[in-house]
Amino acid sequence: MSVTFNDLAEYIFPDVKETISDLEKRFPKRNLKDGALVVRFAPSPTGFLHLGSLFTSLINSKIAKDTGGVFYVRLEDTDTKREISGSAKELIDQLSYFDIIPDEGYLGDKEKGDYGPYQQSHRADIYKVCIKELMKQGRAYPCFCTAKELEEIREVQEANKEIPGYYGGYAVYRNTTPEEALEKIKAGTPYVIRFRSLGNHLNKIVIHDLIRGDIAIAENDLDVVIMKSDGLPTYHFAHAVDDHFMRTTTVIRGEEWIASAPIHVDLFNALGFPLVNYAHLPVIMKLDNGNKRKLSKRKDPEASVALFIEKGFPKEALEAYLMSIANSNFEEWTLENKTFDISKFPFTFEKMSLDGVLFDQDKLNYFSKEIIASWSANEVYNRLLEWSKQYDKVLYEHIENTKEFTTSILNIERGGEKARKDFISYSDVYPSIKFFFNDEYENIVKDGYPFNDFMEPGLIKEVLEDFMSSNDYSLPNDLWFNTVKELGVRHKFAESNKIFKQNKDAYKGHVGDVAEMIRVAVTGSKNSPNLHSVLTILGKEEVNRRINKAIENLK
RNA sequence: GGCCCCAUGGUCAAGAGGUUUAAGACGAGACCCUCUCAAGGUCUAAUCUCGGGUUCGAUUCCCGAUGGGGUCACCA
Repeated sequence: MSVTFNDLAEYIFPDVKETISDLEKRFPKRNLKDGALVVRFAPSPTGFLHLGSLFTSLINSKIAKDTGGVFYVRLEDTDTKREISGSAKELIDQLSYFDIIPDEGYLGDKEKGDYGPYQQSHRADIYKVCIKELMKQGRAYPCFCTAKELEEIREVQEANKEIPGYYGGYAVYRNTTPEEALEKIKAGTPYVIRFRSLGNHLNKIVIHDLIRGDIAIAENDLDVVIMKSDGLPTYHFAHAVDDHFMRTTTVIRGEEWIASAPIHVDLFNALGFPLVNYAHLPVIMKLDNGNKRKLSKRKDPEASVALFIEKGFPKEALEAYLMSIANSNFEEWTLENKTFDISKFPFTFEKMSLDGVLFDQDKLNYFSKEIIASWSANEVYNRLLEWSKQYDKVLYEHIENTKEFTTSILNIERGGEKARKDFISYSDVYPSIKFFFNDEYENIVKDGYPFNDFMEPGLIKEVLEDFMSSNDYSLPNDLWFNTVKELGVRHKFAESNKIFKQNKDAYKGHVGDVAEMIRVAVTGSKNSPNLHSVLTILGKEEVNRRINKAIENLK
């Protein structure tokens, strides 16, 4: 009695009783309103979340929200060798940092939704149902090739300048009888299960892409591995099965998947599943020795999203930057609508760029600067507190219990048309405001003050002493500055740079020099935010203490 | 190398046959403003890869070349 594929399938999967049509019932079609898209982000837990993944998940999440659909996360953890423990949870945490909260799916410590499990490693039974059925139809078969044999086949193909891969005459176990296969399996020979493709490489198929339009590409004829020797499915197979039974409508993924799309089409067809819609996103690239290349998880740690968070880029800045890559009209939209809120932006696939984009740090900086400047001092304080708690202990200790003081500092020149825009990230804040804190001030000036060498110490002392005894900075900024001019004039300084330039010999300097003396004494630096604000916040007592210290240092 | 995708300034890009002496933003430079640094204002430089077609006319359509990118695993 000869062995059939049916027997082989029963032998390999004795416990599998379900059929594909059972699964169809188990995972019924979703009840969604017209136009609602079901999309997913399907990361593999092999390392940190990088910019490209964030980009993809942002677009997916955005589309689901905009269409009233579903955005879910599926963990593609079928590569046990490359898996990094803990990275899956981290991925979810980082996504939530960007307010990308899945409607369902794998959520780090739990799952949510009716189409699970959402971890591929927990879906073995589902894949096996499909494989068993494929095998019964003769569309799947065991392959006993070793890595070495596969290597040899490839070498021959390369030498003959043929297309590499397991297909046609090179598919050595394609025509093995079920009987022989069964014998080998019984003998304990390791094997994988391959898909039997009926495709012809010479035929072209057309794949419709929501972003690119029709893509004509050679039909698949590869007998790809669908189940690895460890019993887990490969990406291609899991993609077809999962996206079908999770009722995904639209697969939005990176451009690097276009090349394998024919395999997916082949698989969907063989399984009798209607094809999902595809949208292939452009990849984010970087310049490497003058060459552009795809941002790589392994080679480019600087593309790690965690690093951007650590450096203190607001989530809104990353989101805005990524959206400007997705739809370049986003930037003009922000200008018109005076908001960087991507949730209000009308994103479309049509506006999507087709070419890979170079990562542009300057542009990210720009968004970040604008966004931080648009916040209230209170908002900045809260963000700073949250960020510093984890990434900058020194800052945290200084601001934790000084909310009012710190907020007043952060409020200097904030708001209005000419708002101060000097913070690219949270990490820029402290260096520019630390002098306000007494211990930091002491530290800054312990090696001296950066007074200009061409100013005589005696003169500086004279001016500063006069300032202390005469100045009243309870006046409004403009009037106050007039008193600084008067102070300068008393000591032979020109009241403006313009006047000084007209006759330099008549003056010892100009009012800018006077202001600088005060600034250097009080802040320990030649640069600072608005002097009047600084003095007001510090208060007369502290200002005078600092000035006296500076004078002391001049001797 | 085969196959696929792409092709406007340094970067992101408007443009969808004549209305373009080719928008805008970031970046760069200059000037103005100014008590410093930022910010703000004004201005400048900088682009249609190259050949063939089609057309009265091509940045725009077609073909080819060139260039860039992607992909060719028991990785996703």
